[in-house]
Amino acid sequence: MQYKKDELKNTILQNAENEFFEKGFQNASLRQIAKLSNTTIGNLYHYFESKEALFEALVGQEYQGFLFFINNHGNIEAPNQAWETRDIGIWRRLLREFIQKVSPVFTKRFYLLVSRSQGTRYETVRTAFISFMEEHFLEHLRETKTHCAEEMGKIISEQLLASLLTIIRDYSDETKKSELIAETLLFTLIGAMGILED
Amino acid sequence: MQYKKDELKNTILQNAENEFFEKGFQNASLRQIAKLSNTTIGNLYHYFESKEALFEALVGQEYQGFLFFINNHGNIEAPNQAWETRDIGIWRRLLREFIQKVSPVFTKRFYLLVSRSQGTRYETVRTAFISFMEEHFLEHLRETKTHCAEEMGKIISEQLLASLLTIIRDYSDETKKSELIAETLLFTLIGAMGILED
Amino acid sequence: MQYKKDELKNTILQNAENEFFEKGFQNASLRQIAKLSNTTIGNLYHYFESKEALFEALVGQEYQGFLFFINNHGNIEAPNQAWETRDIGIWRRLLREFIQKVSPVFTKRFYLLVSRSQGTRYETVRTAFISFMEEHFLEHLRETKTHCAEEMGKIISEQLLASLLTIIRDYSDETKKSELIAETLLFTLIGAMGILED
Amino acid sequence: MQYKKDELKNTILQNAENEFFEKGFQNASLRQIAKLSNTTIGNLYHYFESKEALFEALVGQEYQGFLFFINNHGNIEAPNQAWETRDIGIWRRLLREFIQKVSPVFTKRFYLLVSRSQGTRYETVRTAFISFMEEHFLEHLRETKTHCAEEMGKIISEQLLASLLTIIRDYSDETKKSELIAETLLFTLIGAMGILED
DNA sequence: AATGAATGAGGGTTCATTCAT
DNA sequence: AATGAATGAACCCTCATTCAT
Repeated sequence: MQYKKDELKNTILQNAENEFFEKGFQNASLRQIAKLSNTTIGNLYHYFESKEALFEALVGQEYQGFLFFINNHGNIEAPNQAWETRDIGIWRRLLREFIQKVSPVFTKRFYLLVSRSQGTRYETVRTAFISFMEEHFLEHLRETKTHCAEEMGKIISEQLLASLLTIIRDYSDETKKSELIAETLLFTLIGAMGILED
Repeated sequence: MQYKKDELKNTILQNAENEFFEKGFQNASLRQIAKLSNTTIGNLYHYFESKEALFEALVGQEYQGFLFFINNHGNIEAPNQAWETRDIGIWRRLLREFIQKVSPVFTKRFYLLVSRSQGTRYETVRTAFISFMEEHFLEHLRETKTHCAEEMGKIISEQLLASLLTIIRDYSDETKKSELIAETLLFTLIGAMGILED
Repeated sequence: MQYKKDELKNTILQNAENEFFEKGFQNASLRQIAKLSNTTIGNLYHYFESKEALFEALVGQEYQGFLFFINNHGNIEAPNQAWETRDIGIWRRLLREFIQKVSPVFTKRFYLLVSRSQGTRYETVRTAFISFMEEHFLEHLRETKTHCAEEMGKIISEQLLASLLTIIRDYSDETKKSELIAETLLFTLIGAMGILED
Repeated sequence: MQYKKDELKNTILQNAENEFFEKGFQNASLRQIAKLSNTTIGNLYHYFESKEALFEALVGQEYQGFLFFINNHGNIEAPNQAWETRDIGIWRRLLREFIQKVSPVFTKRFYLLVSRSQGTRYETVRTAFISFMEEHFLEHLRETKTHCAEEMGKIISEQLLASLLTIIRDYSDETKKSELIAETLLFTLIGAMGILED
């Protein structure tokens, strides 16, 4: 019985993932999720106590991962050493190594957490993530006296997040995903260095 | 009465703009818009014949501008000549000139048109805009044998759009807006050139 | 000014006639009538104090005619003499003469009065008309010992009314209309005589 | 719970039948149906997914019967042989036998299907039924050179339909219903034969 | 005579959630 | 563990009618 129960629970989670992915939290329909899962709405409430709880079941772990990432990025951020060189080949290699470590964070459910959570208690995650990136970029941008550094920090962050979400959305192959994320980061770093004031 | 009418109409439009901006077309509530405008929902229908018509009143002109931009970009796209130089200063100047011409298109309502129009007849605009940019980038990216050119075209487009929307959202000063858009474009061009395969 | 006023009033009446004819009283829309009449709904209320008053303006006279017809049918009902003969040619001639006298009653507005008045104070007219006819038929049917005389009286009345309304609806030419009404009456009389018990 | 469910479902259907009967599809109010059924409108939607679906639940079977009748009338139409005789007694007997076969089609819900379905996908049934009858009458009417045969075909059809609907509306006893339908048909046939040109 | 802004009630419909079974 | 009946609030929208101008 336990087996069957878990099976249905996973089915519900899977269908919920798709529904939230397509319509966002607020526009997703529990009825639709129940129907796709071949169960009733009443029974769905037996597994998850509310719409938000269902969403939470999907992204809770991702949220913990996100928090960990935010709080411990110092430990994983290796490639700073590359900052010295101007050889793109080296950068690319270093970035790939780095990304392969953090890439597992960037799942479809992470996408939900950041991008489809309006109406839930996670709706601030997106802003938090942007702020986090902004801070990091600002250090470098200010250092290098970038044009409009203050403003560009936020913009570049939004930009990077958009890329990240696009990649997550469109590519499920882990290797490809990592490659593209690395490439995008590289792209951003080059851009960021390029707009230095001479 | 004419005076008062216009006043309320504008109030409605303003509140609708905010409501659509915050919740998107589908989740926006006419009741809420009416309440904020200190009128009844029945009266709101006196001014706009449907929810979509209200949205259209906000973004219709922007849509025309968008179409014009898509169809006539050939005539305005001057800075291609700059492609030869590597002097960032020159690029920046050329880009700013170019952006100042197209910048009026990028209003807050343009933001609604592209980003909050799901459920309306404009919901394809975003994709169209992305495709438009993608095509343009692909030419250059393929030429320069960029790593993962095909995929990066789409990603860079999404990224650029995200920047654009962020800038529109956060800055209402026309000069600042133009400056930042130009800077972002510059950023993107440098990035695009920089990730060449050696 | 008086001239213009009457002109618009007639336009409204005409459009109302069409609207009531197509949709019936309850489903007719004053907005639609106003729009078709190239005026505003406020102005429409200047001419007619309510939806029902507008309907009344259309069928009031017809209603008076109907009442007169009901109360004075003794004076006009000539062709009873024909009841003696079995020569259809004679009947047809007599019926046509008779119908030509009463035919002007059966206008399009009479159709509205009988058939599109649900929701107004005239909604009983239809039943009254049926009862009126029923009484008349019953006399003859009982006399001639028709099968199920009691029940057939009502049924034949409904039937005759249906024919009448169909003819009014489909034929605007006065001569044709009279001809068909006469033919239908003839048809009914023959039927009524034919189903005698042997 | 199954028992109670069916009970309410039937209550709803019954109240809906009355409401549709009185006001027609478009003017019927789901709120009213819900109130009469001592439930909420939300719960009504638990049983029927839309207003039209509720109507369909009432008349769907009747519609199938109607289609069958239209398509298979050739097989059941026995009494053509009687066309030779002028003995009304024989006709009456043959007609009753015929009607008893088709009479189950003519239920109260058939009345809804034909007469109260404007606004649903069944709104063409009435016209189809009229056309069907018209074709049948026209054959005979033309043959016998009836006065105004073309026009009378339609009129007689409308007339017959009116009778039919009246009988359905007023009589629920199956035997009485059959008897009256047969009598009406007889009435019509005699009328049709009687108005021959000499 | 004419305008059209405003109201309030009602239309069909969808929803997350609760709860007795 | 599972059902599905029931609720109540909200959704967009239409309407006849009133009234200040």
